[in-house]
Amino acid sequence: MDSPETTAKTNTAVSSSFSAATATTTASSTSSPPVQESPFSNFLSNLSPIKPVKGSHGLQGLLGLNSPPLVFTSPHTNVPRETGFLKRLPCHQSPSAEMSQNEDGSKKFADGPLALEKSGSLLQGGLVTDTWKENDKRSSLQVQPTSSSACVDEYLTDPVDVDCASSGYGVNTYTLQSSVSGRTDSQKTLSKFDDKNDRVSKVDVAVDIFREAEENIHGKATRDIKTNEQIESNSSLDCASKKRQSENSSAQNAGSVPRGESDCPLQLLPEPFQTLETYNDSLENAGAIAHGPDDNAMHDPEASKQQRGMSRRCLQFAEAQPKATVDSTNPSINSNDATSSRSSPSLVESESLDSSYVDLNAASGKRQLANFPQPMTPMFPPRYTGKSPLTVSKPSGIGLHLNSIVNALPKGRGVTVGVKLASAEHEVLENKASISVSSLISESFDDTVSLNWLPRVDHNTTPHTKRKFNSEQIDSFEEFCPLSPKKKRKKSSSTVDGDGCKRCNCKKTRCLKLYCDCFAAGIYCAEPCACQGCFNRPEYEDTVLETRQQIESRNPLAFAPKIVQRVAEFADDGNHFTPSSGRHKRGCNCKKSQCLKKYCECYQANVGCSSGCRCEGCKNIHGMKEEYVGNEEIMSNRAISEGTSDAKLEMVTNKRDFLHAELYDPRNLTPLTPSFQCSNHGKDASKSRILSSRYVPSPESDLTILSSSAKSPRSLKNSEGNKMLLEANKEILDVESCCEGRDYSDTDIVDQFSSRNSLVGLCDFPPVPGFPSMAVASSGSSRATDCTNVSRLQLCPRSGNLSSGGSLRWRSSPVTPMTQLGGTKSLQALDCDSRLSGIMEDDTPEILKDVSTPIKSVKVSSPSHKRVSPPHGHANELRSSSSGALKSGRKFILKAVPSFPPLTPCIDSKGSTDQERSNFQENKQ
DNA sequence: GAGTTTGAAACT
DNA sequence: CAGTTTCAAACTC
Repeated sequence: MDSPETTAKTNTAVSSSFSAATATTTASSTSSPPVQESPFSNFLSNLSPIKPVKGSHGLQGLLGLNSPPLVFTSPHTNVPRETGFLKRLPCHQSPSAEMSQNEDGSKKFADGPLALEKSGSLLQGGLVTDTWKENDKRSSLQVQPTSSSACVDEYLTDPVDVDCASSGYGVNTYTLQSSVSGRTDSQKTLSKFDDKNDRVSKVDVAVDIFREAEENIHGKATRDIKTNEQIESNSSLDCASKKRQSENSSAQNAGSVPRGESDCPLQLLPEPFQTLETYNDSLENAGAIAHGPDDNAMHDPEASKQQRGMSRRCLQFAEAQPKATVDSTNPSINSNDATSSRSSPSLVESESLDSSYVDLNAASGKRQLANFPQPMTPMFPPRYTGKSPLTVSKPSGIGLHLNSIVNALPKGRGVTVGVKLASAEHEVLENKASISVSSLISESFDDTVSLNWLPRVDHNTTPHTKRKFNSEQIDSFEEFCPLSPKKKRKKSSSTVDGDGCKRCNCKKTRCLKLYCDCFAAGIYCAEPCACQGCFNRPEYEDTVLETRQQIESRNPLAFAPKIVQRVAEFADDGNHFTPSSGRHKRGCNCKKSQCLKKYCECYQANVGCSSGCRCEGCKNIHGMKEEYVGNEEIMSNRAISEGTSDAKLEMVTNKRDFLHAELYDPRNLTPLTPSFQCSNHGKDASKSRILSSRYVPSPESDLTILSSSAKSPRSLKNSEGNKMLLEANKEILDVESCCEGRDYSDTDIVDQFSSRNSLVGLCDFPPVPGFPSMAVASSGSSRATDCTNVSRLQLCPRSGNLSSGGSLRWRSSPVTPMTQLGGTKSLQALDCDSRLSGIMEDDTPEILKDVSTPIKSVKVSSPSHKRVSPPHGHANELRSSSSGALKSGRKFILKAVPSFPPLTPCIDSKGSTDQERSNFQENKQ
């Protein structure tokens, strides 16, 4: 559609502007523009997420970063893919902003609007939405300044009313509508909240907004150059701008920027950049806040603390973004660290709203930044650069690597946690949160990676560190590595730190294998880690990237989220089968634990076992394999009986779910938003490739990246879930009807996103994850209660909170579309279709675009069946499919997509020395 | 905190 | 692809 073109333009413009901005802000390398392209292309070509994007990454990273910020809002991941993501980035930002808002609503709002504006231009509604949400939040905040969460809830609720469950996800829930409305006018957004019913009108508004945004963006690109100065002015504008924003997305962007001075560059940058900026801003925002006008009030110590909690991943994200924005930033950023632009005042920042970002910054700054000049940068592979917009969402984290999840899990941490249902539920929530976080993280990583992962160190590190290193070397490493001292395994190594960051306890793998949760999640090890001889640090980016590449070469999906969310299917008759919303991509292989312990990845992720599991004696409380199988069979039967071509195909063949098919998980009731499908690399990727328009029959393909979804739904089930689900269902139904009427079926949107995501994922774009994750998060968690909790959680200090919150936000932002789609009407509202579709198309890598391409077969499901939906009509297909999908299909969402190693540098000083590296490399060799 | 168990990851 | 080994988390005491 238009978006594509616009996006492309914006990208270029952004890149240029961005570079200019970066240059202005910091002397940082100018690479950004070039970087974008090359990285992106490279990324596409290479798929390997890890690959160093460097220059381009910067751009992508920026995008990604942007998204990451969003992520922060939710955590990692995701996201961001190139232009598309860039556009989205704003959204992410917004999410982050939201996060911050939670902490400090006022401040965040500022960001949000800006982001919205930016995002609005290109990016997709998703991001935009987020940003808008922020704006909305402001309004909400205005209404209820005290509780940011409340605001969030409102958003969440608005879109879906229900979705919030995921709370964190709620962010995701931001529906385009909201976002759009937000943009157009905060008032509108408010009205949205007020009148959920008015979605249609909202949608229209949203559409208009998007258009405006696009226009603005274009205009902005030219304008952006002025950035810094403008930014400041913009910042002032932001507050006022909300209304203006719609008019001048650029201006708005600037506004967002203002908060974070860093934004300035963003302003310069086209939307994509903006989004990136937003993240950066978030980080910067703290600083910006300091600088910044609105946010000043924000600094709440608590918030800052909370932010810190988010830190690791958040930081990473933040870092990533900043870098991205800054771009070449690394240098500048490094020198300046977070603030390359303004963020500098990390501390303050953290305190401030955007605490999430801030926290990240601050935290990162404290943790990572302090240690690392660039600590901020997450590890994003160049890939992301390409399509950060979508991918933006964070890297992977997207997915749920269990690791990421685990990380996120830090129980409680998850902001979401708040929800607390039963303990089990609680866990689930946590998981969700974690997932969301992870997703966010992944997104952020993606972004960050692209940005950060510039090969600072030229370490030779052979990518392969083969398994066996000389013990001696290792020892040396350990010695070198401060970490080595190790904190002993903190119980659950994975357990999140107080911050919520998960920490690993690797002793022999140098944190360069998937054994390492941090590495697997695409984040750098941080202080809390008790690892020895850790190479998973920013200092060793090269090594990390290489290693990642190697691993990915072996298994493209190695860093893809492990958990995919399955959307429940709604039969026309209204029956819901969904067993569990989420499924483990590979499935577990438990023999003794009966899938009742965390040894089981499915259980750990709070998802039920599926046909893909080879577990024995499965008793997974989240869903036993047998049940799942039975359900699928039933579903397939139904589909057949129903005769819907789509349903039949899908059901029959693999029982695969079309993305659209289900928004909700019947079981959970949780409205599973049709998350974007994320294709995972490699195997999964193939499946995932389904892309937006298509749905891959294969279960895996179905995976949408739902960060939180899986768990949340279930959790919801238990207590509030039912009610929520019911409501959600109703809403969904309504939505569907609405969508149908409009053409914007949720599914369509979803598909689009999914396509992007999938593409991203396929491509290994870190960004991809972001999408999914976001979407998922929003959708899954949609429950209001959760949302509230989440919001609060987000507020909570510490990575955990941040992550969760961030993740949620991220999810929401990225996911937004998803959630909206799934749960909320907002999705419907998204007119975006055209735009989104256009954007999607544009943004989405060719692969993604190849909707028709069946993508990869999923393990479980027969790969063969892919729905051959007409390539284009994604929207149409989606719609149709969506309707159909709703009926029959199941969808899986990749919760976390960390496909990329978003490595967020955990900034612990731990780094191993160069010698260690060399040793390590040697060992590998 | 040490030791055991578990299952994923890595390797053959 | 299957089998084995390695690894780190999860768990138990």
